[in-house]
Amino acid sequence: MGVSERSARVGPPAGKYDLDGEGTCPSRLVLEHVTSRWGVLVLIELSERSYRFSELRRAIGRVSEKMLTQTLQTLERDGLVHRDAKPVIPPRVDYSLTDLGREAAEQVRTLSTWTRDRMAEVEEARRTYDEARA
Amino acid sequence: MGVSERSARVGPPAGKYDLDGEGTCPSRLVLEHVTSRWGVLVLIELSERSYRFSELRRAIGRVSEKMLTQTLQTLERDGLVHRDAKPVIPPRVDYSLTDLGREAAEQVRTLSTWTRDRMAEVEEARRTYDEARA
DNA sequence: CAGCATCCCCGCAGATACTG
DNA sequence: CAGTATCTGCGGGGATGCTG
Repeated sequence: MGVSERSARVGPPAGKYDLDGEGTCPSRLVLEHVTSRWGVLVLIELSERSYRFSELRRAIGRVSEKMLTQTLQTLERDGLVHRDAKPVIPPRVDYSLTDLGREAAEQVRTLSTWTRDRMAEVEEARRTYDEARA
Repeated sequence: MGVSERSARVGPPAGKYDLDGEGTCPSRLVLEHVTSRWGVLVLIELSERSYRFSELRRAIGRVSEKMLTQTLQTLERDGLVHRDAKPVIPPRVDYSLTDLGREAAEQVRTLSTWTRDRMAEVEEARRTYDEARA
């Protein structure tokens, strides 16, 4: 994910899509966030129900704690994920989608579903491609 | 993009994450390809008309020749982009979308449009978020 | 439990040079 | 023109250790 947005590096240098002078159109960053490796999975999981941190971590599987944290923070900052930290001991934090997040999740889900549905064709294309140069 | 699939590692390095051999679902790679920095822009440009290599390069803007080549090769291998190399001198190569590519482009375009349309809300959310911790 | 801080590796992507 | 080949940096992200 282009999570480290504030740490000064980000997205692609765009050409004619670079409306600001910064090298990257801002919406590209959001696209980057929602389509990022863990962003996709987080959005899809949370579109079913809310999760606690570790619970979400287990649900996704093999995501490092660091990356899950970063992903959630980025999505929260973008207003896609709602973070509800209850002041109890031990700490309990629930994550859910905002309305905006639900829209994003749906988009991502559609795209994700499309790729799954077309995998057969893609793999066939790959075989043809690879074979043609062996 | 994790373009260099043939050179043994892909997008999000398959080997790196896919330790158990079943970790990364294959469709994730296609998603990665179409939503990659240059993948998105290539699909959107080509959804309007076909382009020659350098022409496409200029249209997109600050993409290095190397990255454009890699992106086009990956998308071609996935069966999304059609490459038509005419045997003339000087060389002329036309790139266009396949039917599958057109479907992908439409998906990406939708997602891309959504992010642009929601940027105001996202930026508002960011201000709120940032302010709450200053 | 839910994180933050630190270290460190390696692979993406930019720059440069060369070819058919 | 449309690529290929090679070198290099630097930052993403996994691993580990610590805190409230």
